[in-house]
Amino acid sequence: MVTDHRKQPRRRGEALHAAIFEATLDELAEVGYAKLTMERVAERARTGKASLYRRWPSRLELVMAAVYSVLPDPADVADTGSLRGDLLALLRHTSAALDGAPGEAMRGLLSEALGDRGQAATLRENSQGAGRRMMHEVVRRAVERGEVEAGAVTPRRLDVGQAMIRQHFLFNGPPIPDTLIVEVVDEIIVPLLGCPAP
Amino acid sequence: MVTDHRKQPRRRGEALHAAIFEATLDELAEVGYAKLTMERVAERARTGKASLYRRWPSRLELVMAAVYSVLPDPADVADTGSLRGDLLALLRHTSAALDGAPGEAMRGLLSEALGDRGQAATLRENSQGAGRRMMHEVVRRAVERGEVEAGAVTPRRLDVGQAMIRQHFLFNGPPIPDTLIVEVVDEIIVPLLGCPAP
Amino acid sequence: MVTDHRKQPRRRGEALHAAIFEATLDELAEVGYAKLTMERVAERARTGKASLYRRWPSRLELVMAAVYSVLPDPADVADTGSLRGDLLALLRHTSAALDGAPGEAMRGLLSEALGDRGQAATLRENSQGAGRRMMHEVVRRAVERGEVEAGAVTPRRLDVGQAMIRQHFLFNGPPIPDTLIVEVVDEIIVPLLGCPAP
Amino acid sequence: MVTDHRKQPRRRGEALHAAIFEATLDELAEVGYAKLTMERVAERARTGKASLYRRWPSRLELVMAAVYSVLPDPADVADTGSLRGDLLALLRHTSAALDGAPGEAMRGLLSEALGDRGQAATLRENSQGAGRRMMHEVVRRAVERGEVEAGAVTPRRLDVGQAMIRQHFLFNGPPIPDTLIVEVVDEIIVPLLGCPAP
DNA sequence: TTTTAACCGAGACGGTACGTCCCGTCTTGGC
DNA sequence: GCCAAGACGGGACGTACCGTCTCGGTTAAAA
Repeated sequence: MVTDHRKQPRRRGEALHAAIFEATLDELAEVGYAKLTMERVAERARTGKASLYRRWPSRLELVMAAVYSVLPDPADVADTGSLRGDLLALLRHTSAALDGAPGEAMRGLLSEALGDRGQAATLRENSQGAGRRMMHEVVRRAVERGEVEAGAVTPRRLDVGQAMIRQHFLFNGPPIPDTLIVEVVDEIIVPLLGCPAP
Repeated sequence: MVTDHRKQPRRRGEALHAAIFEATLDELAEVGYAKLTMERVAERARTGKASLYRRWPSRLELVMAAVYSVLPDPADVADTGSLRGDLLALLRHTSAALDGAPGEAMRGLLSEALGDRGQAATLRENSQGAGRRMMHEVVRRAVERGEVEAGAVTPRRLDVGQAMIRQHFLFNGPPIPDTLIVEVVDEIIVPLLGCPAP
Repeated sequence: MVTDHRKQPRRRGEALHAAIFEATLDELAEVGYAKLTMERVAERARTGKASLYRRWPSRLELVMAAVYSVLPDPADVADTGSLRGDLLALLRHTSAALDGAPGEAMRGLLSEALGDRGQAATLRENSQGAGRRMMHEVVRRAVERGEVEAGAVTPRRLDVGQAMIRQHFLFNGPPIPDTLIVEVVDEIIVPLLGCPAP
Repeated sequence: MVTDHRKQPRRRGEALHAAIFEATLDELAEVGYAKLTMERVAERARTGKASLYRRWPSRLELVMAAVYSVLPDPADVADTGSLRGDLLALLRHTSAALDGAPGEAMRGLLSEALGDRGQAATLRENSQGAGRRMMHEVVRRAVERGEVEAGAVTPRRLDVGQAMIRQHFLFNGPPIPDTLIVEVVDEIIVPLLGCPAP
């Protein structure tokens, strides 16, 4: 319950931090990044703007921090025993991660983050990092299993799946249809890893 | 008396339209989409805000129209005589198109356009349409030439190249390194079109 | 009927003139001078702004002209046979004249007309002229009748009645209560004209 | 960073209030009520429009408040020892009050204030209130002194002087000639108070 | 336990841009 | 030619937020 204005014990540190993140993510979900304002986040978190600026110097960084705090754990990549199964699991994980605050934020942050080299790097890491590492792991296991030849693996090829998913999300919005994921795996990634790179 | 004292006859219709587009694209190049304001565009085009709003109901639509007006003509896709040559030409064309106002706009528009179903469709068409059609044509020719078997062609596979290029642009900004293009062609598209889809 | 937009024979000269005055007076009555705009008058008269500006250089002059055209004829001052009767008739005439477009206009014009010496004079003439002349005539007759001694008449004394009525109208708006008129006549004008000026 | 770089500590409350009134009165004096804009008042007071609207919901109320703050104190009415002397002093006081911001404002406010019953009442009180109270006091003293018989005093008669002065001011602008004041006293008020009301 | 300093909420502040209305001028067709 | 219609360059409106600042009150740690 958020609308109760009677005196409650004043929040500090962790509790306030969490309340602000919650308000930020709620706003993100309701109005999107473009229309998210510090004013409304503060009001929603029942705090003052100063408490936001004391912690994050800009909307961009507040949103990045809030989203980061809620990013699904890359966790151990599900090992389904087959390359195809692992790939489907992985892309579905990516798809799920995008479908919510993180996706909405990524969309909006793209144009603002570029201005700051460091922010851009953080955004990249949050958006692409886990996916890349997971893909690397999945393919490593497939090579170990003998499903894939090491010569077929290149960095670019590891990126193709995520690129297709993210691309679709950015231009079409959520949700990502599962048929897309299946097609990407069956028509693109699996065949690619089946033939040697030049 | 409040009005302007300029000498040149007042601009109307086409001439004004063009001046506004020019101002919009200049602003886009200088400050980016996020910081582009109607106020400054009007000032830069030496007109009033009303003349902007009379034509486009929002910043989003003004920018889309301005960018659309300057999109490089997909035109005839260079026919280099080989699939690989055509693909390189095509992706370099896409890369060049992104490296300027259209790219800067696409980045910023992504988060705002999604709110309006129609705007999103327009953005997709402007951003992906030409690329897809060109890719379709290039591959059609390769099939005719016998370089590629018709069974290897699927809609998803035609999208892979553009997805990789756009992806890199969005997260890393311009310019797109040519090595990326070459790798995408040699490690991904050509091999993919060399093996049948399932 | 004003709302019919179907083709009617185009108005010119007199007819257009009259239509504009009508629109002006209607606007004056509905929204008052402060909120009367050339734009709305033109629309209401189903003409273009240029046709207004071709005839009157400003809102002030349009309104003055429109009001002037409708000012009640000072006419011959009713001769009731007694000073008191004449005075009551005269002030009621003034009161009636104020209660409508002329009054509403006078109110608003006061602050704008001062800027232009000529306009101010016109406003004074339209607002006070007829009243003064009528008062002069009424008192002249009373002197002739022997009701009033010539020595009791001065320009200031002739203005008192109108000043009281106009004053009340300006600060309290219409309508002017008849008791006010009666009191002004009985407590002020008649006694004043009954004692000699110093 | 967008904010101001001024050195002096930001003004608040009283200080800002006063600065805004000063700016308002200066604008009133320079361009008049009709051309006074919130934009220029804010600029002149070196603040933002929001700080004006936070305090007064409209130009009308800002101007009324500013003028009210500077109205000469009705204070104790000068006691010159004679009715005539008191009346001259009083009307000269009124005349002086009109000849500045209060007069300029009154002129412009007349047409706008009528729309709001409350504003109209405030305007009346500010414009006529003090004058009426002072006149009441002056006449009370004259009655005490035996200069005037109580039966000669009526509310209307107490208003005549102010009405004549204000009338002249509204239609002719400042300054009010002293001969007018003298005539009003000698030809109108003094004689009136010398004969009984009916 | 009391003091005290940091932190909190609230919101005023100087400022930018918004999208709208109207200004007074100018241009275009049509009658 | 004059008319209607309305585009044009521009000024001001009243609103929403920006990022900074100031103001009391808590409230947790230091004394």
